[in-house]
Amino acid sequence: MTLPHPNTDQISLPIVLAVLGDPTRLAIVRYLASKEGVALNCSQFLDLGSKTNLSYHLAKLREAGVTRAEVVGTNRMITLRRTDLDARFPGLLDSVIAAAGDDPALPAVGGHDIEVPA
Amino acid sequence: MTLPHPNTDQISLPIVLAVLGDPTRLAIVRYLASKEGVALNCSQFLDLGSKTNLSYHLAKLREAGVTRAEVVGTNRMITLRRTDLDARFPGLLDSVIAAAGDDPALPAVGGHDIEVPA
DNA sequence: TCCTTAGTTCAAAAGTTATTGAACAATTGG
DNA sequence: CCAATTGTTCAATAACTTTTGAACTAAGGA
Repeated sequence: MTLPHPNTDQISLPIVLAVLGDPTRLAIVRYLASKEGVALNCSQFLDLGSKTNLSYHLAKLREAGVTRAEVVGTNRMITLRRTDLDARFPGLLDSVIAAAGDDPALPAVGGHDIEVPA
Repeated sequence: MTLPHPNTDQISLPIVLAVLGDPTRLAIVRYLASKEGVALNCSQFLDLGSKTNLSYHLAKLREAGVTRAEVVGTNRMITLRRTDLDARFPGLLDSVIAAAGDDPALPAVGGHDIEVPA
């Protein structure tokens, strides 16, 4: 059970830009970048929308070649395709993430870190 | 008669990405980047669409803060806001233009350079 | 096996964006 | 002044995107 992903050379610049132009998806990418190397399941993003809506946005990111989704049991483990994106569009992802980094107007994942009791 | 433009600090990342995610507008930006320093009027882009449609796309680019339009007689002279974009989102424009540079699938302006007669 | 968890799919509704042609405005040159 | 040039605005339409809830699938644990 593997999900469809474009090859690196099939990743299209306008599609990637359009996909990153949505605030919800930009927030997902930002969060993935901040947890680089860690595979996250969809539930990590429930701050950003309903389960159904996230399924939609995560599919867009995957189909554009921005993320990879690996099926592990009932989970889809999501990672950024950083190596592929850097190969295809050098510097693009870094500049987008850096640009998003200091913008307080953007939505963000967070607010449900595990609380350490007192 | 000046047209409305956002200030540099009002330029929004998701809006810029969404605006650059349209192939017609990406082609306009590419062409402006290739003629940096030269102000072009709208007619230069008629390869890419009808007059009305270009008016629409050029307004989107201007309102997003990607281009500047200066009224000169009956012309709107269009330039890339490179300095402002570089200040706001360092490296972004360069990586987008570089990424677009080698993609033959993208539309491009061209085909009506002034021919030098033999 | 049955229940829960994780996520998808589907169809509908709502909202947004792109494209078109006709009409309009403003400037310039004759 | 008149005509041509440059580009905008408007209304309509077409096309696409986002969001929603209900129904569904598939795996895992009790």
